[in-house]
Amino acid sequence: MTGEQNEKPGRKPRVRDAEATKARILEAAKKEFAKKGLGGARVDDIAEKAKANKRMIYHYFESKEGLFQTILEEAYLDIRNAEQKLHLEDLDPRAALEKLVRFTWEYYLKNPEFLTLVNSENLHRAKHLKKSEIVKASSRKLVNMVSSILERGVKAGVLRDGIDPVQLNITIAAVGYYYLTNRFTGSIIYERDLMAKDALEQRIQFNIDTIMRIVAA
Amino acid sequence: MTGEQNEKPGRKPRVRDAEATKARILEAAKKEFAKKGLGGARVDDIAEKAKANKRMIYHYFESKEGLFQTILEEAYLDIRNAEQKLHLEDLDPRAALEKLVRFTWEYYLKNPEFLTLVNSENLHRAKHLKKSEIVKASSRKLVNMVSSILERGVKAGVLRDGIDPVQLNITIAAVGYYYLTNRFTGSIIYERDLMAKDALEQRIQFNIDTIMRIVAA
DNA sequence: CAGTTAACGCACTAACCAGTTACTTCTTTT
DNA sequence: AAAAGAAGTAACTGGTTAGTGCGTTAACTG
Repeated sequence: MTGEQNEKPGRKPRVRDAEATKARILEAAKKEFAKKGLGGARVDDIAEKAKANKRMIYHYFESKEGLFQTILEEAYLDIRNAEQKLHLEDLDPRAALEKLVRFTWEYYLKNPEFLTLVNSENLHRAKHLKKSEIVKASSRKLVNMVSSILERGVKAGVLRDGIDPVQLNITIAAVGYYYLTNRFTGSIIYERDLMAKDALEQRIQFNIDTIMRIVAA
Repeated sequence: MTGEQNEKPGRKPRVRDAEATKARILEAAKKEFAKKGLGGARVDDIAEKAKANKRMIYHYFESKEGLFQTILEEAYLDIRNAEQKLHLEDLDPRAALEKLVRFTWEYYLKNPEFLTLVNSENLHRAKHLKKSEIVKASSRKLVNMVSSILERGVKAGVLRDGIDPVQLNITIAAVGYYYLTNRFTGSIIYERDLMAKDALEQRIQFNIDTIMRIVAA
């Protein structure tokens, strides 16, 4: 009566764990949406891979689209958060930009789901992302960061003036994103394995060089 | 046999016209696949919009995937063919590259289906494109063209040496492709209408500038 | 013009799929 | 210890979807 049901105090052998189940669903759904897209993913498959009952998905996320929206928002917040952790404001302007180019490339490389999720969201004309104010806010921070790097660089005379930070941001993403999201068709079109170790190294060098040439004073 | 069956020579009032039906199916399917992706497109919808019977799709293209493969191949051949018609070999190296950057941008802008079809194909790990030898051959021509432009430019002293034509090609595509395929999420993230007339003009200028800086001697 | 071929269409099916109903089991609260 | 509520499950539903069987009709051939 006083607690002798549980012989090992301090341990919680909970069979039921809402947070853990939720996390398993999110993880499984991210992989599934990334692999098949929003339309191609199957709720039953997600439930199975999450080792959760399908009913739980509807319990926690209301609908398939609700689940997708949650995952998409988390994905954006994750990359924006990782960018903030680079502390680019502490580096000199040129080094800061190089670090951002390298980070963006490596993030896409390590998190290819991000690319597919964004593609899927654009196929749906960004209807889910539209609703997210927090993603907008965290993106604004990134643009401001690049903006201030450019300003510092111009003042120090190491970067040229008149560059639109949004265009630069888009281009930094573009040169990595395109290469990686189209790695399958690209490997056929260009008749070389774009994902081979030396091909990847060659590409990141080319991208850093490209961005540096854009901003050079 | 003498031609008197048809009172109006040069006109074919055929009720049954295999070629026309096939063409209508292809056109409708391209739009549908572009809008919904391979997984999201519905064969019934394609048939309806093509004003053809669903049975005809299976008669001409065997399966939904067979239809997709035909459309994808046609799409690639169309852009590769249009590129050849630019006759870049007749222009001086710098003008040739600028023309290619501008063409690529405008092609994507006028044929947004191309972007979505390629995205969809990459979601399926290029399994359909793999089978197409003719697409490989026509892509090779493009790389060779850029390669020879670079060579001419180096000889003339107007372009720098040591640029990998494949990396350049990829980058020319990337700076336009990324901007346009992600126009929906991009317009939210960057809090501006990326498809506004002046935004588009600003972007193509930025892209030309970017490519010119990459190749500058 | 009879016979053959190819274009076309109706109506069906077997599988699939997002979402739900109705229920059981576990945990916490009082 | 009993009530309350949350976590979890299985089986089902109504609608959808890729793909087909089979019959019909138009166009071409000899």
